[in-house]
Amino acid sequence: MARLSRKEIPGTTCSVEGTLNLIDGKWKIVILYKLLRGTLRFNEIRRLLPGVTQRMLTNQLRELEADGLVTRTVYAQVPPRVEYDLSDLGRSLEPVLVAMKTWGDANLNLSSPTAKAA
Amino acid sequence: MARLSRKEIPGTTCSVEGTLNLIDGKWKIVILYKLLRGTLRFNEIRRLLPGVTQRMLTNQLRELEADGLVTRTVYAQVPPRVEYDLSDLGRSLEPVLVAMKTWGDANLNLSSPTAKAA
DNA sequence: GCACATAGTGTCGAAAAGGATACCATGATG
DNA sequence: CATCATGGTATCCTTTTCGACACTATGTGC
Repeated sequence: MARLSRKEIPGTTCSVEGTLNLIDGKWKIVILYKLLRGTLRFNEIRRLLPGVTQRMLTNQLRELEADGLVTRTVYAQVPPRVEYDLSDLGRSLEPVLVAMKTWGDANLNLSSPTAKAA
Repeated sequence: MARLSRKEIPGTTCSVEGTLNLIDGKWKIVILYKLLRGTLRFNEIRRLLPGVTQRMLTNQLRELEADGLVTRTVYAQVPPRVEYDLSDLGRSLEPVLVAMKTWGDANLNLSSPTAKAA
């Protein structure tokens, strides 16, 4: 849904919608949520999201980075080492993420037993 | 993104994601947000969302209804009168909506001058 | 000198979401 | 008799999103 950095979202005149646009995307909120606990490397995130493809993960991370929500740090090593972190802006989303988590835990009955842990 | 009532969302093992699935859709959060203030008729909502087509609005409302977030009341009148309201479940989303609104107001610079009012 | 791991990129195609447009029934109003 | 308003449907088409799969560079270990 979103693709236009938050700077200028034409036609979006509502901040609720604007916020949604940034965290919308198949894997974005989950990535953000996982990053609340700290730095993660590319393949660490990948392992946390069963089913994500490399291309999708790259896309989602790139969009999050373009929107200023996560930072990407590349270490000149071989094999490569790339770390992802929440930016200050990304971290400021914590109340939103937590509100969603809380609501979901209270009102959704997800099939998986690890639902609450995720 | 979402289409499968909240009862069973296969592959969704995370409540943050599950919550997003319910409020995702071009107009859903905005509709929910508008409904926080009270009952609205079909065309009232339509006028509040410049650019929405009848088909899209119907779709979004039907999905919100199927997910148990809004109620739809039809009055046997001519011209027809159909009222939409938040269900208890829908109203329980208020903290999420408010968190998103707050974050958006603080961190997004939307072009329109009516941004904050929306 | 071959495989392995990391962190990607590129191409293609299917599926889903969204938009444009036209149409419908009904009763009131002029 | 024609028009308006309400709350929709139906059909078609375009755009966006997502997934599968193949391919890459490089240094290390066997």
